[in-house]
Amino acid sequence: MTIDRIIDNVYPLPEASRLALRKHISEVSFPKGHVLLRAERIERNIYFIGQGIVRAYARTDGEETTFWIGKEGDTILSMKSYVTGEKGYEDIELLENCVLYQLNTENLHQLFLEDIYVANWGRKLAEYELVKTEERLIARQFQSATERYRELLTHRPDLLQRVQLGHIASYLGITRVSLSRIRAEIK
Amino acid sequence: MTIDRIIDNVYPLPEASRLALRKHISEVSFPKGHVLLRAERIERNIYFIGQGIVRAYARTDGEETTFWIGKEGDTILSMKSYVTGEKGYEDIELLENCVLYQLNTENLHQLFLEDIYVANWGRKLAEYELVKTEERLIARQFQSATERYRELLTHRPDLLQRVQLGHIASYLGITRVSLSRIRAEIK
DNA sequence: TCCATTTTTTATCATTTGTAAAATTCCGTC
DNA sequence: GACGGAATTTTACAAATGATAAAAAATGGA
Repeated sequence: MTIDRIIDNVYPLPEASRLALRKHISEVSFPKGHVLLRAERIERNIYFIGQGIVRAYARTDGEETTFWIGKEGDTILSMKSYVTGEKGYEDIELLENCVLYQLNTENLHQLFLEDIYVANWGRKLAEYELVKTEERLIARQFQSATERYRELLTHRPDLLQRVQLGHIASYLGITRVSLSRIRAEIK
Repeated sequence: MTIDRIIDNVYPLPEASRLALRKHISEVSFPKGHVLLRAERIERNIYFIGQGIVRAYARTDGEETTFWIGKEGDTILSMKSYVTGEKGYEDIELLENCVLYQLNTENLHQLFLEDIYVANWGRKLAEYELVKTEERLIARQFQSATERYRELLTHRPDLLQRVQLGHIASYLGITRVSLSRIRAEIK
């Protein structure tokens, strides 16, 4: 997916604003397995996924918990780093070779103060992430593990092709074993 | 909490912008038990809580699930209505007599387009809500019910004084009975 | 204060999910 | 195509949570 399309999907910008934003964006590529962000570091960039698929996970006592999976068109940002400037909780690992668009947050924040269109673009970016995050929180509260898996199966079937089940299970908030059980029952 | 303080906590505004925003805000009061928002309606206002405590809950097959509890200084908004203009999933019920500050979203969106400071204020509003929501999603994924209750006990002890346990249990994602069990064990 | 109602607790049993370990399948490399 | 390591599935058992019902306690109004 092109960077212009990704930008436009958030909030269409007039030409001048789009160019101002693009001036700070560069294309970067990393191989499968690369760890893009580390929880212990304050992250100074956000990324848009042009091609590939990635996961965000947090570590607690040796355990890895995947809590987000993103693909083409999605935005990679350590919410906490981005919003508060503090360390975030997540590592980000690339699950495929990826083409990313990198945007320095310091430059972005400067643009927020100078360009009202970019400021509103930043607002929509946060708002859409917010709705998506809230949807997942609610799904977690309302649906059983089986229902959540069924939902994934219908709404994001490509994930099952592209992401190993261990990560999917973690993302659904259950163990690999539970997921296997669910899959066995459904068949 | 005063409306000026609430506004400032999101993002400090220059005098002119603050006045422009305040022009669209009015104080309203409702009694305990009042249902402020209904899931089936598209909500055209957001509210800031000056005094009181409220809960957001969704209904599924007769069951009510409380998924948010807010108090003085918090913002009441149906994320989905606010962001996408579609119906949200939540009812909002006042758990105490409340003083609220009401802000019409249509006026607010107009200001977003006219005033860069307000646009950035709106950005920060969404960003802070995003971080809070993400924190809850992650807590849900990492912590057991007992740990989540312990956390509530240390970080938001006032909720236990002001909100009945049935709602707290629902908020924690467990049944009333489970919460009772946890409380009995901890003592 | 007393009564009716709501909320919380307790107890029991059923179900779901987790843990651990073994068996199987998958996949890349030689 | 065979080998080795990783991922997945299966199995058995344990722990956590849910459902239901009933008792106890707290609440609120007349």
